Formats: sequence, structure tokens, C-alpha cells
Amino acid sequence: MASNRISIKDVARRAKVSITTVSRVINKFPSVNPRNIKKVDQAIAELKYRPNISAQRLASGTNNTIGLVMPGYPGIFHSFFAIEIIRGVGHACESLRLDMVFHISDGNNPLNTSYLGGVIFADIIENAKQVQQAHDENVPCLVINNVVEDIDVSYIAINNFKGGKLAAEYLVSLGHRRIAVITGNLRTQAGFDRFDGFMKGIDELKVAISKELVFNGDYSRRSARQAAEYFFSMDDARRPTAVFAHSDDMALEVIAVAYEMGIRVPEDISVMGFDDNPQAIYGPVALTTIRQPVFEMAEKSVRVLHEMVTGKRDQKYRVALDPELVVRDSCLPVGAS
Amino acid sequence: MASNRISIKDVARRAKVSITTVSRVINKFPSVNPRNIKKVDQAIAELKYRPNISAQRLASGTNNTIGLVMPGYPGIFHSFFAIEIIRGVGHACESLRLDMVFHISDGNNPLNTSYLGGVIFADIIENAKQVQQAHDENVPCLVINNVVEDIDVSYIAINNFKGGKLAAEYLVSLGHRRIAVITGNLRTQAGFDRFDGFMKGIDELKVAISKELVFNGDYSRRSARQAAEYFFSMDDARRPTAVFAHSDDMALEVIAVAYEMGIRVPEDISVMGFDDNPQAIYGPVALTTIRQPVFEMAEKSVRVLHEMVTGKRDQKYRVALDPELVVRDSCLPVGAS
DNA sequence: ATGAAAGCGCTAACAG
DNA sequence: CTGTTAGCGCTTTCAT
Repeated sequence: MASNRISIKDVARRAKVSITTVSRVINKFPSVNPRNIKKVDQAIAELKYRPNISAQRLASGTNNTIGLVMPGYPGIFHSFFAIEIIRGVGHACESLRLDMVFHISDGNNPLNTSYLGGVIFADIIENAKQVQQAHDENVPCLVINNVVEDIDVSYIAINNFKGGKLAAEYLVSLGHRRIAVITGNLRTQAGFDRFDGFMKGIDELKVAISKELVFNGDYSRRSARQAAEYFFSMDDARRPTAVFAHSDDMALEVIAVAYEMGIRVPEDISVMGFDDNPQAIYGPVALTTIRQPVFEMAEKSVRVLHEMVTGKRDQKYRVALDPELVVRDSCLPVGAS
Repeated sequence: MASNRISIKDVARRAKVSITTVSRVINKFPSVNPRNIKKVDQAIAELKYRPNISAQRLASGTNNTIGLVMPGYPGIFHSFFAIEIIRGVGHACESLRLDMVFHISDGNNPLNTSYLGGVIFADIIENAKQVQQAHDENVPCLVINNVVEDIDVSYIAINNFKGGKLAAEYLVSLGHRRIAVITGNLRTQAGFDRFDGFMKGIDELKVAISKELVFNGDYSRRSARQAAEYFFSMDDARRPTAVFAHSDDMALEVIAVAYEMGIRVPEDISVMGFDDNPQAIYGPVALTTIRQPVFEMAEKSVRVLHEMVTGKRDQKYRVALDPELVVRDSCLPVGAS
């Protein structure tokens, strides 16, 4: 432990008051004589005193540490999603003066929640047990990016179904009929729902999509490249006129492959992404995409959790935020080149 | 605080032993009767008991929480560097059973280190004060990615100067004479050193580089795109035959722009990166780059810090790791197309 | 407005 | 191998 030898006693002695008074000024009780406040503040400064948080927590029985547990599967850290979550949660913790302890988990080791005021699960992938456990242990918890039905916990999710549908409707409205899709990891709820929403949307509009235009990706650029090479090597009659990638990153890769092969976007083919990653604005074409408010979701999750931890909220918080269509330059009506 | 009412006393009562014995089995003391271990473990399981970490810390005077403070400037979170740091630190904490509290900082608010066993600073950008403060407060701390001379702290850095030089030497050995460079943020030590090393390397080899071939970037893809457009619009006599981007991300963007403009890599122009980002292997050409072991550096930093925190290391740890050249397919001898 | 004293839940001598 | 007893540094009654 850091040499933090000076304790509240030293401060009290130096300020010639009781430790209780010192405690009071530390915790900004209103009932302290201004003179004493001054003396104590001065003593604190001179002694470079910093309260021992473990002691504070033990004595007060409070805990403003929250855990952020992220699925640890390979590649997640390179995704826009993960970064935005970390940023959003980190930012909110900073402003609420909460400590965030960060956990990468593959779901195998049980989570030690004993020193956590609450925990935020960034998606549930292979680690539903941990959520169940936290819930069983009565630790306030909240799940991000996942509509959870089987456990009675709070969540803030994105309506990915609607996002997929939005994409389908937009592309079809542009006259596209041969629309390829590069899915995310279908074993995740987000991946599945986007695909599901897209297909249902297509279906409702009486358009059919052949199986060969569905490429099972995994959010990686690598899988997008494979998909693009596959689609672009098709002969004219079968080749898609539009491709909907389930992440902006993948869409960007599709565009890159297109240019490498001398195919222009959007003139020769329309490309649509999902995320609204700012990176996607500065390429050769600004990307048309489905925006999902990840940062906001992450921030909100901290605020809600904090309310639960502090007892200001007793009931569960369960919402699915709507994504929205962001039209930029990478999609054109079919035949408009 | 999470309802964690059951305490060590309850366990002791239930197992019919003293709380000390319970404490001993919790902390895996070797000297406990197997029978008692069993009884205690059972009681713990039945009661769903989880020790109160604040109490443990207060009583033992230890603290296995470490802080990771990252500079909060825009864009950092989208960099390979930041992600690798988080991954590496997170991973090492996981295996050392340390808690990592994550801090995004613009360097303005002072850092509260009172509950931190130690602190890792991921680079120093605008926040040298915080490092100084932690050092003054006697909190074990370690700086990553920065050779720090003016404060007496430990650091693990990368020899970026050497990295830049390596790039210069390789490109020159390939016969290139008009070599463009897209720098990172020159106000960071890493950015400056890479550039410095590169220029010195060029210089030693008696090659001159005109000012117009130096583009002041900032690690963003956006700046790389600007740079590429600028370089590629030059007439044949002035146009560079190779470009060295100070990050793989930027190099990838250069390649993308090249293909968009019908310029082939490496046939028409050689491109070199810096990082060894796995993303850079799957593009149209596998990227030749300078590898810097960021993940390893991050992991190592946790281990070293942990030694400092636990008193197993008393002197400062100060190293600069060597980067290495990774030759793949994006650079060709000049005129070899 | 202030202080004395009793814990918070646990670990660490110290005996036995 | 086990239990008793002090604290760790702070907050919180309860008096004053």
C-alpha cells in the first residue's frame, strides 16, 4: 500500500480539533464552524492528507465502485462498439466521481462482486451465468446491448431489429432488389436481430433475397473482405447492386475492396453500414449507415446504475433505444450511375 | 452497498470455529486442519458469503487496486495503441487478481490515488503534473511509452527513435530516395522520436528529404488521407516512391487512397507502417511495418508495478524496448515494378 | 457546533 | 493447529 501514514488523527491533532470534526469537514457537513473548516483544510493541505477509502467504505457501508465487465472474445477490443462503451462508461464515472473497475471476462471465472456497488455488463456473450450470479447476490446490475428476458435485471439495449429493418426499407426504396448482407456474429443478440430485422423488412416489401447473397461475417474487416471478394466476383446478373454490412468497419472494408477491384461506390454499387462510426465519414465516400447511440447508452447505464446503487431507483429500468438512418453518400438509387 | 450482510462471524458460527480460522481458510493459510477447511468452505457456500474487501484492505493494509490513467485526447480510443494498452493491462490484472480502475484524464483534475496501490500512466500527454503528484505522494507508479527524465519514476517505453531509423534504413536499402513521411502527433514523445529517428537515419545514409515530403499528421486516418492525396497529386519527378506512415492505421489509409486513385501498392509505390496491427495483414497487401510490442509492454508494466506495490522491487525500473522491422509485401525495391 | 466512544469486517500478533 | 484480542482509519450515534 502506498505510504499513506498520515491519518485523520494527525490532521485532528494538527488542527486542534477532534477527528469527528475533521470527518465532518471532509464530508462537507453544513454544521461546522467556518474557523474550524479553515484550520482543518489547512492541516490537510500541510500534511498532504488523503483519506483512506477502504476505511471510509468500511465505516460508512457505502461503495461507489462500479464494475464494467466486457466479454473477452477476440477482436471485440478493436470494435467501435467496445471502445464507445468504455468511453461512455468512463466518462460518466468521471463526472459522477465513481470508480470504474474494468473486467475482461470470458465468462468462466465467477465475478467477485463483493467490493462493487454495482456492475454493468457490456453485452452478454457466453457469460449469462455471471449476470445471473450478480442478480442472485443482490448486486445492482444492468446489462447493455441486450434485451434480457430470462433474468429479471435492468437493461439498456438497442432495437437492432428495427435497425436492420430500416436498412432494408431504405435500400429497397432506392430500387435495389439484389441486396447482399454481411452479418455480424449471429450468435450475439445484436448480430441476430439486425439480420432478422433486415430479412423481415425485405420480406414485408415482397422482395426475395437469395441465400448466396447472405454472408456470415463476424464484424471483422477480414470477414468483410472475404465477403466482398465473393460478391464482386459474381457475374453481372447475380452480383448485388447494394451491400448492407452489419458494421461500419465492415462496410469500409467492402468499399476498400471495391476500389481495389475498380468498382466504384456508390456509382457501381451501394454500400451501407451500421454504427455511425465517425471514421466512416472521411473515406472516399461518406458512408450511409444506421446510427446506434452507443456512447449515450453507456453513459446512461452508469447514471441508472448509480440511481439503483444509491437507492434512488427501486424498479428495473428496461429500454431498447431506437437506431436511426443516416443518409450520406454511399448509396444511390439503382441504375442511377 | 450491495446487501452483503453475512460476515465472517456468521460463517464462523455456522462452521463452529473461530473467525480467525475462517480468515485463515479464506487466505489459504497452510496450517489449517483439512476438516475445518471443509467445514468452513461449506459454510461459506451455504451462506453465499463473500468477504468485504474494504475491511480486508483496511485490516491488512494492502491494496491490490491499480489505476490505469489514459490521456483523454480525442481519437486516442480509436487507436491501436490505446486498445492494446487496455487489453494488456486488463489481461495482466486478471491473471494477477488485481483490480484495475480506469481513468480517462485530460490532466486537469488531480488524481485521487488514496485507494490505489499503484498507478500506471499510459503515456504522458498534458498530464505530467499528475505523474509528479503521484510520485510526490509516494504512490508506486510507472509510465508507459515515455522515457521520462525529469521525474524519478519507473517507465517502460519503446525506442521510437530506433524504430524510425529502422524504417529509414530499410527503405533506403531498397533504393528509395524520395521517401515521404506522415508523422504522428509530434507533440507526443513517440511521434517526435519516430520522426527524429527517421530523419537521422536518412541523414546518416547521405540521403536528403525535401520538406515537401514531410506531412504533419496526427495518427488519424483522416490526416493520412489528406497526406496521401497531397503526395499522389505531385508530378512524377517529385512524387515519392515510398511513404512511411507513423502508424499502421495511417498506412492502411494511404493504401486505400492509392487504390482509389488507381495507384498500385507496392508496384507503383511502397508503403510502410508502424505498430504491427494485425488488421494490416488482411488488406490488399500485407503491410510492411515496424513492430512495437505494446501488449507486452502493458502486461509487463502491471507485473513490475505489482512488484513495486508488494515491496518485491525497490529500485526503479526503466527500460526502452526495441521495435523491430517486419517485412511483408507492401514495399518493393525502387523500380522493381 | 463539537467531542467521546462504539463499531464497520477483517487480519495479525500472541498465546496456548 | 486454533482461538483471543487488538487494532486498521474512518463514520456515526449520542451526549454535551
